[in-house]
Amino acid sequence: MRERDAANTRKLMERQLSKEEQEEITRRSQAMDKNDTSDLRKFSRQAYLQKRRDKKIDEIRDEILDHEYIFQDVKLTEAEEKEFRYKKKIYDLVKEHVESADDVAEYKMPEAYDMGDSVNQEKRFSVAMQRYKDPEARDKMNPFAEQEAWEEHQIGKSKLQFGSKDRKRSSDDYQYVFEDGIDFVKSSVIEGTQHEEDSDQEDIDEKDMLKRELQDERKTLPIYKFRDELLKAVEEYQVIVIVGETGSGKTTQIPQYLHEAGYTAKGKVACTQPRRVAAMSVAARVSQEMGVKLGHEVGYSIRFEDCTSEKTLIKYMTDGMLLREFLGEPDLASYSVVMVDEAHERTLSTDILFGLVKDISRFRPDLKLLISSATLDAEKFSDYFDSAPIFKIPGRRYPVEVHYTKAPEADYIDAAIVTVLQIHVTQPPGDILVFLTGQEEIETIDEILKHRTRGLGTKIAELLICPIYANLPTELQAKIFEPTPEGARKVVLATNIAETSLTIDGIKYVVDPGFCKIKSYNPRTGMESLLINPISKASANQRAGRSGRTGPGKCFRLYTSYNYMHDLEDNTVPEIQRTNLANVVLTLKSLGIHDLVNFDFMDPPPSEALLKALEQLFALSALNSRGELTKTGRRMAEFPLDPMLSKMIVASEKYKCSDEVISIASMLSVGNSIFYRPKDKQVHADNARLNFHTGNVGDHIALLNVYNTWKETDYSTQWCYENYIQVRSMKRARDIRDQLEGLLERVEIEISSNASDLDAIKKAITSGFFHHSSRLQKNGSYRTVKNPQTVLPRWVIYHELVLTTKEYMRQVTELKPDWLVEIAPHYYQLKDVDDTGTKKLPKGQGRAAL
DNA sequence: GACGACAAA
Repeated sequence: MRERDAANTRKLMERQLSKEEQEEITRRSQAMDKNDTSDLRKFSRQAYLQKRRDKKIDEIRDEILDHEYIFQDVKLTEAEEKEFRYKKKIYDLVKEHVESADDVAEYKMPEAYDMGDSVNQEKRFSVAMQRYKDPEARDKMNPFAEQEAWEEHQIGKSKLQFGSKDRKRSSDDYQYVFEDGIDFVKSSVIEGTQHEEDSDQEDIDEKDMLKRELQDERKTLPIYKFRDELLKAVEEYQVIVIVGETGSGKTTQIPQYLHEAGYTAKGKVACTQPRRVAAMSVAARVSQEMGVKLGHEVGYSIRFEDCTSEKTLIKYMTDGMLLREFLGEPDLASYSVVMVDEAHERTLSTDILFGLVKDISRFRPDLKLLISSATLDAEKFSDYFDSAPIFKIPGRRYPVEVHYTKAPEADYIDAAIVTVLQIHVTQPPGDILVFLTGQEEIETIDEILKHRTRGLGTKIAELLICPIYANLPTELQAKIFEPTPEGARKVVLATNIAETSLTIDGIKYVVDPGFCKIKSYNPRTGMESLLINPISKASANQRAGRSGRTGPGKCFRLYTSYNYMHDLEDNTVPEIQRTNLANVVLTLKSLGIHDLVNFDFMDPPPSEALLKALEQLFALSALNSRGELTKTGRRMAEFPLDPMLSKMIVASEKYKCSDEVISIASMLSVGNSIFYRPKDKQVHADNARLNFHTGNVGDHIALLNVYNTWKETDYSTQWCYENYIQVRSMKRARDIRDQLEGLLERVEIEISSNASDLDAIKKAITSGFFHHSSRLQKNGSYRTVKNPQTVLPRWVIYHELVLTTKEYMRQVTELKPDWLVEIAPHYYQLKDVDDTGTKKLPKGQGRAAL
């Protein structure tokens, strides 16, 4: 019965889709007639968004069916029942909406979600937003119900609780615990700023009340007092640097002030964020404050989701998205104000944006620029923007006591453990946040802490240990947001993810060993490295601040104050100086910026890196010998991928296997988080993984196999679980793949499948990655963890080269050496690949053989 | 024996 329903729904949706597609095809041909590529781009985006919506609906339906199937004989708790009913209701609403939409012949975008009364933007996004805002709802929205069995187990492991719940804390008996306590000296207090009382608010349903309250709340923000002064400054100067500490309200308020002052009459106000979640949640908040629907006057734009319309006046977006918009609108004509928020983070995209907006501000005197940063080095921003005035806004933060160790600690892992236990038995209630460098370290400390607290039994209060890092399955991540039970204490073991990307309430103590992993790039060898480095002062202060969010906090630094003063750099080296610039160069070239060496970077990257990037792009024939963009280069720039991946896709046209190649490109660009290996089931996980390698096909084809098999199972979550594959990563790969598929049309590459000819696929890969070839050496060999081949191939091509604990090639596939000469004759000659001789590899390539 | 921190298009 239900299955038939589902089948009907699907048919319904398919019919609708094909209708839309027809619509779209006629529109596209009209656009073609006009030879208007921007229209073409718009239509392909619209079609893509439409398709994505249908896919999402399918996903919800599948979840419901899965749920019914799996739990048919299981008695559910009330909460689980409720969650299920909730999910079903959403589906019914959406279905009803889609069916009614089906009657409408017209193509409506981008307000497609907002027809009829049954479903509206607000509702739709309130659900999406809940995920990010409300920890309870986050659990309700659990889209991975099937995995719970496994995760239950993992959660049990990660949250084993020791100690006694009702043991009262006292500081008398901490001698029991340590023979090796650490001496800290309180050396400074980071001052808090006046904090006004937040009155607890009753839940009032009436819209007007809510709106009035929100308006009142706006007035309590520190920035409110500076409103008129700020607006005056904006009127007077073209560029302003704003220093606003956390909690000042700058991100939500400034765009609204500008709107109220009439700037939106002349064009949109853009506000860029380094992270997707931030762009979404801030936009949601502002639309609420203004009492408008999200996506109308206030909207956001991030990859895979464009929640804006013609009405949109205030647009929050990721910085990478604004960079992409530059490609279509090089003078940002539709904007009157651009606010670059969180500029102190100095992401790759913000650094490029700096150069671009500075440039256009010269010939667009009407364009206002606001550069907002949370740190003290505003002078630097000001200097860069021709001595722009600096506007300071106080924040709202509680004081944080900073403690340093008296003497340097030899082993920071051990020191961190001792400090956590010391805090646990001597300090008043409040959760602890420990900053560590990576997954492995977190797991180690997790185990040691459990071991040591277990021995203490009921002598101490309960200690909940919660690990968090980006690759941790989503459901386990959610656990850190659960409120700590009465009488217990939570200790969060986190990577740098907790420094900026997520905030955990209730943290009162921060333990900072002073290290993190930093990626850097050596342009000479083309090798990336990911090594543990000391953090910067800015980073240390950011970490300390994490303890003062909800009340006065304490930060324990596991180094001396002398170390802090003399050994730490002021700021972390900006990303642009430690990364492969091929993508940056391609973007700038396609914006028509030719003189890259003299491009006005705030912190110029090493010229060696620029040259290497130019060289690479030339080798990929994206640039000609005069350094101008070629047709291939222009096509490559359309793809949001690194140039070698883009080239691989462009080359797939020739080998008639674009279908397979975009799957591989998507899988490669989600990174290394596809397979997981639970510690207790490593052998099973490895075996499951070997299945995709049958026939010694190489890592690239194995990734393709993974994707295709998942697709054949109708994108089943259950299947992922059985094969030790992370659903989250697969869904991301699917999103990327859909996007790439849309872009293929834009650059006029036909989608063609050639699954039986693996050599054709490998040749396409080689066209992008011939740079990354490597030959087995007589002395020992290259090696790779990822590739489980038993017979070592003499020639391989790899995706990337990384130095961690050793040098690694990642994602390796065997290759016939004569392909190199065939595909990249400008780069390889016959003598280079002559297997019988002892000729060396071309310059630079020798390093690849490890 | 020993695997990758974070983010984005």
